[in-house]
Amino acid sequence: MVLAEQLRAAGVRRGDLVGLALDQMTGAGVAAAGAAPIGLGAEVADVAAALTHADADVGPRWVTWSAATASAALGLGWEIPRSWDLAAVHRLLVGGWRAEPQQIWATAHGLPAPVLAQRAAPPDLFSIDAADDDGAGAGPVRADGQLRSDWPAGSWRRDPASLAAWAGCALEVAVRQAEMIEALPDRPLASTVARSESAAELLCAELGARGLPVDVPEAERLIAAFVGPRPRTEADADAARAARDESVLRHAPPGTTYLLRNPAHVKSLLRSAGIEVTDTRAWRLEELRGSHPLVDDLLEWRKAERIATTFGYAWLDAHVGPDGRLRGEWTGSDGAAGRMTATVGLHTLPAELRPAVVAEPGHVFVRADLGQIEPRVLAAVSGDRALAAATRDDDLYAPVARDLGVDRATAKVAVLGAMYGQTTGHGAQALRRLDAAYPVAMSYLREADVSGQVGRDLRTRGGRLVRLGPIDEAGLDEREARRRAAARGRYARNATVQGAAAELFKMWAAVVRTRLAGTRGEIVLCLHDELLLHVPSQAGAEAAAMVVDALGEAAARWAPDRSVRFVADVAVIDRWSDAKG
DNA sequence: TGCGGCTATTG
DNA sequence: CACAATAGCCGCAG
Repeated sequence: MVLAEQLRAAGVRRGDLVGLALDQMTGAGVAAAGAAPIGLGAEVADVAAALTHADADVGPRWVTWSAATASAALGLGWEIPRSWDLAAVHRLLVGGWRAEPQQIWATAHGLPAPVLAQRAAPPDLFSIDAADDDGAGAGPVRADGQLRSDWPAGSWRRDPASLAAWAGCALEVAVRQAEMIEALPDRPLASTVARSESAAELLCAELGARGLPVDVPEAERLIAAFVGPRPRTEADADAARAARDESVLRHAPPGTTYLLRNPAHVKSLLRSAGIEVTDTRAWRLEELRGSHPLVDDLLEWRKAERIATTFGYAWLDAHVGPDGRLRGEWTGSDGAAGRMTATVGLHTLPAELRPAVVAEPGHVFVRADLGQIEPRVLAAVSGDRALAAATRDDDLYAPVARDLGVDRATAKVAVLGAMYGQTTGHGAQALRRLDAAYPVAMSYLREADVSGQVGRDLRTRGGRLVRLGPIDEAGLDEREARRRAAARGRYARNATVQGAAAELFKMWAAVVRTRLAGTRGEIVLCLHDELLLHVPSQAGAEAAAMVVDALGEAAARWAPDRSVRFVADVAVIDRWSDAKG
């Protein structure tokens, strides 16, 4: 194959960075250091085959602009094995969420942040930024060194030569990013994290494409138990809704009208039954359960209404394909601490509906979740030897309870309270004992808290920038300014732990993903501290052992001093709900 | 039509 | 009801 030979001729070795730009319709562009950019178009009969072969033969680390490149590759029938994702690394370096090529380029080149046009639609020939029209030629880079704002979206620039130029830009940025990552003071893990964050982007593209297996008839049965059978007509749906409402409204005084979807009305309705509440949240009403049938019926109505509006038949129809796969969009790192997010309720599926997530015939799920990940991560990032010692126990809270001289439940609340920034209530007493038992961990959290309060940016252990400034408290009274400072403090305190946990989780997921490559097993869900794998039945036990081993590998990479132990619960199951939650 | 408030679900 | 997220409905401002 031509491409593989060209890469070899350019001296590309396994793991070297090679720029990649893809367009499903028109071809691909590839750029390697020391070689002229290579455009793969009409002359290459099968672009996917050429890339697949080049990958197997040479095995570079493909530089992608974003997860969209991975999606395009999947569209061509090729799963990128490893990448350097410019958007993911950019987010690591400078925090936040937006990572357009123009911003990525400017950051990597030390240029001022470009003013990004707010575009509702992709650019066309008539919406070119005036600054782009500078006579610097047709390439991607403007005379002022910035990237042109209309690259590469315009369809007139998806020819192989333009894609090759685009791949060349990607390679150049990746080299600069790698230097910046390497130069981060006191963050030796950042290069490793950059690669696992890149892998997470690949995984996001794959999760979006493959979806989560759902037993649709079972899902319909579960939904029906809450809101009745699938309505056949609009009138049917209205009648079912009215019937649901009536189950609550029958408790209202005759001649009154209350709208159940308006909290103020619900409060009035409760008052009409002699019940005074400051708000109508379920946890508050739960305390009043049994005191009046209205409360019980209202709580049941809320549950059904939630299913009807968010996880009902419309949801099923919109997001579950004819192949029984539930598909949403995945993001590799959110704006705050860098956790993965997913749309269409993949992360908030109510426990009652989880029995509908069923492995396909001949397959099983391997469900694995990290145990007590946040306190273990706190022990690692802070370097607290006493807390690290507690991680040797399968149940970290047992030794912590002994260290604090309290019961397990109190110990757990205290530790979580410290990580979330709770300063009042039941945990306050135990918090003082935490200070005495784990001074290093507690001062780590306190320092993060102070950073948040004064608006000083932080980096997680893996190097992700958590942006905390600038603070705008114009027009705030002192009370409100203090309240916001405290909120920033709690946010910062938590971000250092949650963000580090997200890094470890993604590293684990990346190792698992690599080990599954070439097998018929696949990751189908990531849920902050939990992985769900879908594998052929006969491979279940092997995959279960593999995820445990993969955790060992990820932990050794992320926390190389080995002082902290990480544990995972693993089960081979047919339904997501089969394992304990 | 966009946005903040309220509510629900999850880790 | 601490920390984070997505998502839906309501009322209100523009």
